[in-house]
Amino acid sequence: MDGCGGEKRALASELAQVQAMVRELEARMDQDLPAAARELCRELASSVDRSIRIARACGWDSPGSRNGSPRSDGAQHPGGGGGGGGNAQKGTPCVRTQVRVAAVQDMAPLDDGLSWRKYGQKDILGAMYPRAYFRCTHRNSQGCPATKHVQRADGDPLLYDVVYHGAHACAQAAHPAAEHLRRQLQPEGHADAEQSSPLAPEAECLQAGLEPVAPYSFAPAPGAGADFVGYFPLLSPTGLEWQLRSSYAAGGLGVGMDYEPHFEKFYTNATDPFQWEY
DNA sequence: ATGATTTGACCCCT
DNA sequence: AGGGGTCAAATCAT
Repeated sequence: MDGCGGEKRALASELAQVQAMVRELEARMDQDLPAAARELCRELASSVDRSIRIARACGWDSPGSRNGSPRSDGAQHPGGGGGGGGNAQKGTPCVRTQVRVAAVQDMAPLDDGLSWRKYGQKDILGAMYPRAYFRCTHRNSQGCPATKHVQRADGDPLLYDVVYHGAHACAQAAHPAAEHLRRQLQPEGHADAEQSSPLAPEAECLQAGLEPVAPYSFAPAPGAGADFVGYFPLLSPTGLEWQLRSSYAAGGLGVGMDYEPHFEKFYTNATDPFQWEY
């Protein structure tokens, strides 16, 4: 491809290190060693950071380089595909996020804290797993246009592609997750126009993904204190909030997020619930 | 009884 | 014509 042989080796090395650290992290969580796990998370963050820099040094993250996507066959960009009855999709912004979640029983893998109602599922050509379609529960009652598509990644059942369309216009819009998402959907400098035009044009689709890499952080749980245990809202760089319920205790959580290369993105570092060092 | 999920059919776009 | 997204009736769960 290019003359980045050295970088490739360095990247491979870093990623191998990340993989080893993730395994170690799982072990520490199994052993209920939160302090050790946290320390490992910091190391993970550094390693992921180095990986990103290496990748960028080779220009692998340029928005134009769409090839080489490990899974781009599975979920494609809305607006590009068919979208028959889904004319509502037209002109709606989207944020695409891949969420890696270890198999945690009794926990919806992509519980983002908002309530969704599944309205369809479809086998996607070339994809190993079907794509599920969700719309906001309050679509009928409050006319909320928000939808999301969730698809399990080929070859890695723990990795999900999540594509959000539209911002919540329902009561949930006040929810932090919806709030953050909506902000991401706002074209820069047009925040004021939001009231008259809540939905950004499709051209802004990748907006969130093109913003500078930002670290994850854990937000204080709503009503912090009382129900904090087992509730870990994770604020992603895209502003999406994932509630990781009961996951630490279960020891089965592998939190990770990544983006397709053309989203110019990041990995996360994961689990310091209080502060993120970058 | 009510709300959520499943699933086949339909529509629209490429 | 094929593929993706949505609709809506049937079914399931609470």
